Amino acid sequence: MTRNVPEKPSLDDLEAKWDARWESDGTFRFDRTKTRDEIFSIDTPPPTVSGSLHMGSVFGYVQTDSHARYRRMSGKEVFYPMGWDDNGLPTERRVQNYYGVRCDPTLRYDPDFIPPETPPDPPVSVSRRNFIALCHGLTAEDEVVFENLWRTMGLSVDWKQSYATIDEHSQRTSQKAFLRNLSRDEAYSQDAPVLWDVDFKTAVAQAELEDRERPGAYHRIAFRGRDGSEVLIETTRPELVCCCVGLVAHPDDERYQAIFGSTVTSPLFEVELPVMAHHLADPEKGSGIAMICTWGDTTDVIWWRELDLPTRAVIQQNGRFQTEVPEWIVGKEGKAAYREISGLYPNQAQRKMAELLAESGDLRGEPKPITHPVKFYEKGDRPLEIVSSRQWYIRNGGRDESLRQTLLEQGNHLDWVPDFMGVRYKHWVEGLNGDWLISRQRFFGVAIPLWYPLDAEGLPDYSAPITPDESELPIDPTSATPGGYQESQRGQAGGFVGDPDIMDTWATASLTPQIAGHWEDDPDLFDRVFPMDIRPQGPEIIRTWLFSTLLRSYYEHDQLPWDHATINGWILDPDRKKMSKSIGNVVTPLPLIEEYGAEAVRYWACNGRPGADTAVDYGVMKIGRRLAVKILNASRFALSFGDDVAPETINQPLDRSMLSGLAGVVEQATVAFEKYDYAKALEVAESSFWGWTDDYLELVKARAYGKGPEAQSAHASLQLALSVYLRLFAPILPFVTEEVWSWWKEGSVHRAVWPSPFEFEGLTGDPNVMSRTSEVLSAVRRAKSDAKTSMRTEVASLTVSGDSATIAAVERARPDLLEAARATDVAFVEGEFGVETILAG
RNA sequence: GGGCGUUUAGCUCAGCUGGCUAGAGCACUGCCCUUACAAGGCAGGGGUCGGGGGUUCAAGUCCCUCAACGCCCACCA
Repeated sequence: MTRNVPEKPSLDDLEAKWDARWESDGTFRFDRTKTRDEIFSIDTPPPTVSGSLHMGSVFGYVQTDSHARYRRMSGKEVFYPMGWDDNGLPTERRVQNYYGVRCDPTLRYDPDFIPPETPPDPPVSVSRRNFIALCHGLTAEDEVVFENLWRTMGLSVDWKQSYATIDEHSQRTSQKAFLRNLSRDEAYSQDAPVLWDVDFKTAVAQAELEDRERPGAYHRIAFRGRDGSEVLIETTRPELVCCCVGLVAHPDDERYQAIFGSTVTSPLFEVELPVMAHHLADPEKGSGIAMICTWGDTTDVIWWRELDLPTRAVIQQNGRFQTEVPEWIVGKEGKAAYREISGLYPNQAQRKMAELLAESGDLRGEPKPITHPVKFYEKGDRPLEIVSSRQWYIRNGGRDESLRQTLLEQGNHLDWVPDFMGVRYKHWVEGLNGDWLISRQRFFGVAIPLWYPLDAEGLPDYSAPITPDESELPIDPTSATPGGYQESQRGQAGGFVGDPDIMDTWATASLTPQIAGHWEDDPDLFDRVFPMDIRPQGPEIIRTWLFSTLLRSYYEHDQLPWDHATINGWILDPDRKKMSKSIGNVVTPLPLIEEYGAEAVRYWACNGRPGADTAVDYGVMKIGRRLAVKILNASRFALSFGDDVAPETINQPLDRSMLSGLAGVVEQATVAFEKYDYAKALEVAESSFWGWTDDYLELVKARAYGKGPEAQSAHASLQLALSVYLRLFAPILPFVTEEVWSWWKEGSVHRAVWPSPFEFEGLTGDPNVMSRTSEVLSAVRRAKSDAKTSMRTEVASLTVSGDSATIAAVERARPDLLEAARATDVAFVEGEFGVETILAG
């Protein structure tokens, strides 16, 4: 092939050039004729497209791409799809803010609806169908932005394999898997207290909770015993006195032995309440005796359940206290007190109750301010309330010890990279305290594919849901009619009703291997890619995505969905602080790509050790850019000596010595990549490469410019080494290596074979020749540097001391050394290693 | 309260199964326009390896303990 080496090589615009070429050449197209053992499949994390782009998005994906590129070069056919997680609340929220709309399911579809130019305040209410249409439209735009970013970053994804968690295929897969869970009794519905976000008006799952420290205050409140004695409790939620169902203290607590089994009455409301014992009551907290309300926190739920207490729920799904006075409050004053708080939000009700209790004398002393952790939905802004509602669950071991053990074992069989990440999984599974709540009272998501028959009174029978046939999926039960019914029977007594809820986004995302692999839609493909080789992902979603995927795979296939889980580290801002929108320290990738180039950003991402928290570091990006420039320049030099020369001509000791070292580097880089350690692979290649340019290129330069067999040996060595270095760097720096490769090779470097020590067979020699000669050259440079003179200064006398092996090694590179050092001769002396340089002039 | 991770030069980090005077890059200093590269190259200064204790011929590397930081989890009255 004719050489096409540019005079002034540059990194500019390589991203766009090669992205377009790879696309048109189908370089990363998956060849599905390969068999499972020839395939390396990746369960790519589908990014949440409604989120903004930030460096965390880039970091893990680039690391994964390095694995994909390495495996492809080492002979595997790589199944590397890309998904978009567009389903769910983040998208709804983004659409609400972007267009200034709210979904009101009671409204009718307006086919002519056009969203306002600028988001109005207050927002416009739109029908469910209009709202969903807006969600689809905006996510489609967001997906284009993401795809462009990934292409610029050089992800070697097969873009023909993309999916979105809201697309029809994903919906079908998700509904099918759910129906299978239902048929095997792995899913069930239940009317029970759930953690509830009052703004989003939906239930949320344990995995989506987070604690936030909030100010509160202990209110000391008096309950009265039958004999007129007082029982003082302390609570941070005095507004819940009205829904108190009992008091509880520890069974061993001396102070309360006398009143266990008796009753007290609540202040203001005058409700008679039992005093009970339970081991979860902590004698150290407050007065040691607590009021149980339905429901103030999750402990209340446990007490309520285990002590078999009545349900007196007052907080509604809209977050407000119910307006009518509850029937358990019978006294006139009690009713009057309740009317003071009816319809209020808890924080308002709390202030009111504190006033009322103070007036009545039942609040003792001033409330004591404290800071305490409060449960929030991770995407929510107000504390969660606990309300009773019917929800769907998938059994996850949270209430079944043997299933929990099985899932823990599954986790043990997974290869975690790095391995300490497995501990996080273990802790999560061990800490599960309930099944996985998958239903959400939202709109943009995969529908729960069920209807319920209505009895003669028009009440749904939840115990006998009507299921669709799998061939009908996906369905929307709020518009589709179940078999055996007429649409006119919807909502009528003796008819049916569709489940209005959707599934949590994780209920679909937990099926990414099945979605990407086209489980059952294309069983031939699925068998070729499943179980997948790796699941790359962030540490924060081990409890959600990783766990739920493992669970669904266990249920559906009775095996792990992947062999390895590669967990990337956390991304920190340049000051090593966690990046978050609220702090305003989010670093976005586009300006950095603009300034340093995608390759430099990739270099940064692959510099972080697997699993290590990594700060955005512009210095590292600069180094990456410099490395890429160096590759261009060194390549230009190495390829500036005429045609390709066969490796058999390599006969010079220095050349063979250099290749020995390189063979070792190849070995190390390969081992590192096999262990998913892209950072180590990069490091060994990089340090070797700088040595190659600094020393080998300098030593060989004069000879290479000459003629004859010695020159030929140099040319062949330069070419072979360059070819190896380009391939070693290709997984990390795909653009610059491809660019150089294109100057003198056919095809893509990314489809070239990964270098192996085998390539150096018969071409290696004593590694000391290179290393020792480099040391001598270094010493000569030092002498010139100390003398503050140019490196071109002639050396009048050069004496190398060393043991016989060292002398022999340097001797063998004598002509190259003399040229590089600008010396006319070198003398050797047996003894301690040392170099004496006397400069001319 | 429990767990995991981190703590090595001013900064960002390597240092694998313990072994010669602890490494890299950035920053800093000096020199050099040498025909691959001056948005470069060459060379140099700089560290009691978080504190304390222990094992060992030998510890940044193993054990114990303490501390700081980060993250995860926990029933938060």
